[in-house]
Amino acid sequence: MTTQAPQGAPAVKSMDKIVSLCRRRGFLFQSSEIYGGLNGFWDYGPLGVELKRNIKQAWWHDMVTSHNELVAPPGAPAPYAMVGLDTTIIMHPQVWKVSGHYDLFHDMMVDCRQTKRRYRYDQVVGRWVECRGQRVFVTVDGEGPTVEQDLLQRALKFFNLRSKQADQLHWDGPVQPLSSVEDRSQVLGPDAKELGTLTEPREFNLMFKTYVGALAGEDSAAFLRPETAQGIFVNFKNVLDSTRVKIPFGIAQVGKSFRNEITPRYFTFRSREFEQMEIEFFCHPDQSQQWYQYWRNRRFQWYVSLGLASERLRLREHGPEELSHYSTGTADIEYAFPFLPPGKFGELEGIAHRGDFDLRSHMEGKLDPNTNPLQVELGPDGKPRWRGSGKDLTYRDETTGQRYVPHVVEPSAGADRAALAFLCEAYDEDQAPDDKGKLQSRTVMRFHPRLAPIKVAVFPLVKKEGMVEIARDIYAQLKKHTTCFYDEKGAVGRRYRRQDEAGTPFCITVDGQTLDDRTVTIRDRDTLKQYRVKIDQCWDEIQARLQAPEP
RNA sequence: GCGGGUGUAGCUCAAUGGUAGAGCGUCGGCCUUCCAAGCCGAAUGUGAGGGUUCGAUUCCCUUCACCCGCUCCA
Repeated sequence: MTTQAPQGAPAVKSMDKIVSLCRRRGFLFQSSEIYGGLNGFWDYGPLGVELKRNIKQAWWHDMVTSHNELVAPPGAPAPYAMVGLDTTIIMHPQVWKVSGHYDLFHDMMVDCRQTKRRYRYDQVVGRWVECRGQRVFVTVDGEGPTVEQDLLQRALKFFNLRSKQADQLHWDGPVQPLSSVEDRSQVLGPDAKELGTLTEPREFNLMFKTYVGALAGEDSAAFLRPETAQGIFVNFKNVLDSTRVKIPFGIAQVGKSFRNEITPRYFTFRSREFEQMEIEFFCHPDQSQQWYQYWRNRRFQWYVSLGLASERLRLREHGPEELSHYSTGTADIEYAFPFLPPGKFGELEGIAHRGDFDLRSHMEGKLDPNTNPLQVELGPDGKPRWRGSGKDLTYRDETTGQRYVPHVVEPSAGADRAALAFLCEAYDEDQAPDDKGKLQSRTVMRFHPRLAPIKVAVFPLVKKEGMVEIARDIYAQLKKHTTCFYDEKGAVGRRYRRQDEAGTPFCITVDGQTLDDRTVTIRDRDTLKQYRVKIDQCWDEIQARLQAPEP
């Protein structure tokens, strides 16, 4: 029988259909679904776990194990070494204080009941003012040179006065923080029109908190890591001392991270438990710019090489206003997920030039990112707000004798976001003929063969004449090499379609001719073409096709 | 966290204050020699909890989840 290549325009990607397929075929389920689910947590099903493992394995293989430190890869300024780590999810609480996550993820917030806006408690400042016998604490969000002017405008607006009537306002006391006010009922929120709309300050904790040891108390409080990177930084010296790696080199880690996101949304895109694939690349400050360029391009090409080659993928360089001043460059690799509005992209990976911020922070104490040059952030007592380890994390170049704090380039990828992007990219609907030759719509997951959860399926054409036995034997042989799937139930067309939805690139079918000449057919998921090969050679053939799929 | 919307079978969707149906899918059987064929049969249920009621999937409350918009987003 002859088959035709797929025809017709590419299907419009509908997130509903993708989500539905993910559930139907066992890629993704909601966590704890039988209890109603848990917001921001997702489980990978039998197909999903293979897909995600393949992504992580491809990343680890391409970045770490297959990397040859003797040769500079194309585009790299020099040869470099790569090693891996697997660090704990719970680390010393000081790690997060020094890294800045504790401050950043630990704010007290106040909400405005009227405007629904939220403010950082410590950033709202105000001043008492009296007018026509009413005493009000007017506030603005954020300090700055214009605070007094802003407060004046707010007060004029509230009392319905013109600028030239400003002398009717009687200011009482200096500008002071919101925390100095006990009675909230006389407070005018930064954007409110009425008094008393601000809530009491509430702790707003983006890190998951837990307790080490059986007794819970603030002394034993610890946090689930919000990123894997810090595990690498705190082991920088261990790696140097144990492996003989020389700068430039990278340390890679894959692992779970946790963030108590305010609004988990968009399927698995913003989850509270997620997996990262991170590299911290250490280099000489003078070369850091070149390495940043290298990793930007290298990481972008990685997604391209696995099938995200479409116009849905882009590399976006951050503008100056998005950069911390110590970073000389940050780029996001972004994908136009179908759940986003047209023209919007979602982040898959960020490649950040982080300078020496992280290593120095862990040496000296938390640095203040707003200082230039970077200085340790001081507390009220004039000592470091958060003390560093005090350990020497500098690097000594044996050939030049130079000692310096290495600079860091950080390609930080989300494994779950990559999985979601590959799922979205793979989803396609086309036309395939049914047994009467009439074109029927077909749903097919066009995964790159490296990522496909199942590489090959084996079918007897019918359950007759010994085809089952031969097919089962082929299946047993292939199982030793790769993930494969066996099916003998129902019409063969139905079995092909099932594999199309699983994204299986190849199906081997035992038919009548097999009995005569020991050949089988290999059916290609994307072209629907079939090739006849000897049973003995089918693994070689599959292997070759997995590595070099037809364009 | 706020506002709006939605929750019925694995999926897409019906129906009803009084025994919850269909198509597709799934499973079993028969038949089938290459792309979701046919025939026979089967399983699976109103997100969860509470209230009103003789009786609630339907009305009310709470809660959970999902979608949209704000807010947040290393």
